[in-house]
Amino acid sequence: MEKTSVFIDFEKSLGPWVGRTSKLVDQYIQEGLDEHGLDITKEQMVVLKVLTDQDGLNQNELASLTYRDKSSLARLLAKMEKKKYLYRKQNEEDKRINEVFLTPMGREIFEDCKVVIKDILQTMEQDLSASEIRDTIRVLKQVHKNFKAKRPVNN
Amino acid sequence: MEKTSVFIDFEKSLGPWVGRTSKLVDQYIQEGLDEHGLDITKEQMVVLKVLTDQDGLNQNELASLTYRDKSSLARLLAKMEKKKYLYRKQNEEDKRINEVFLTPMGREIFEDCKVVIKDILQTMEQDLSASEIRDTIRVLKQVHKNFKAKRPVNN
DNA sequence: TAACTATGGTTGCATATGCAACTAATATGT
DNA sequence: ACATATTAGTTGCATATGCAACCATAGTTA
Repeated sequence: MEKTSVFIDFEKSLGPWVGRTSKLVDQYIQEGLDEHGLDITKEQMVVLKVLTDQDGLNQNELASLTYRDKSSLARLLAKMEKKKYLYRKQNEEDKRINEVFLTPMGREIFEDCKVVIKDILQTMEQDLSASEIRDTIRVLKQVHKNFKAKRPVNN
Repeated sequence: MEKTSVFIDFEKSLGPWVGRTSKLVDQYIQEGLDEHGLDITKEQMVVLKVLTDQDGLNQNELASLTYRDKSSLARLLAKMEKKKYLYRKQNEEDKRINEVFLTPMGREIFEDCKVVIKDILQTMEQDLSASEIRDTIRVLKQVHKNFKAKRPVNN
């Protein structure tokens, strides 16, 4: 009875490369935000982004749209509310629900963030053709589909 | 004097898609590890992976290879050392340096992890051709190059 | 040799995260 | 209507993370 070692060529797999790239992007984004004196984290910025597209979402919707647990989202919101980037308003008909809205200050800082992000996204896509970018995004979307097909994740 | 809103089409940018995909992969990996009763996190697993390739690295090297701050790595190692997956050995010539080695138990659990990971990587790459995967990895490598070209990050 | 400097690692602090258990409010079923 | 189930959100707990300040050791220079 002998154990056979499982072989995986990580360097030719999508998973590791996607993970590494994501970490790298996150690092540069945070660095950019800090350098521009923006008192915000990359995670908080994503919440502002989603709210910019659709104000008044509830916490579960926001959690789902930002790919995080509802408890994690709740704590993000608490910090952002303290910084006056947004506020929570209890729904009248269903008192369980909090609807989340941007403040003018939230909109303003997100505009500032966009300048930083635009620069980073452009840096990132240097020397890549429009079709390479399109194809890569198409592959990543397929990955999403593959996972969702197998089993939907909790949040 | 009017402010012009910066336009970014996030849905057609690499950054957001890489980030989302990475989060999704991480979630499924952790779920897989838990379901197989493996007492390990995805982050700890990556450390085991790097040590499997090259045992005896020091903490700074490990931090760099796993894309994290040396302080974060130090705390990961502390937890893994407590679980007897690895041990730190002070270098004789230069007492500042800790060399990190896998234990037999560390090697063993990593073998178990590989079964889980292989399955997830395969799920992830379903309905994608070898060339699509190759091309995508090539694009991601180019992204790394673009960032490094602009400015080397701290760690 | 003594005084700086650089390097490897650790610690304090603040943030972010998921899971499980919980509360409050609403919906459902008998 | 009353008991049960479901849903939205919060909280405790454990993990992971980066930055800055720190310590100990080693290297460099005067």
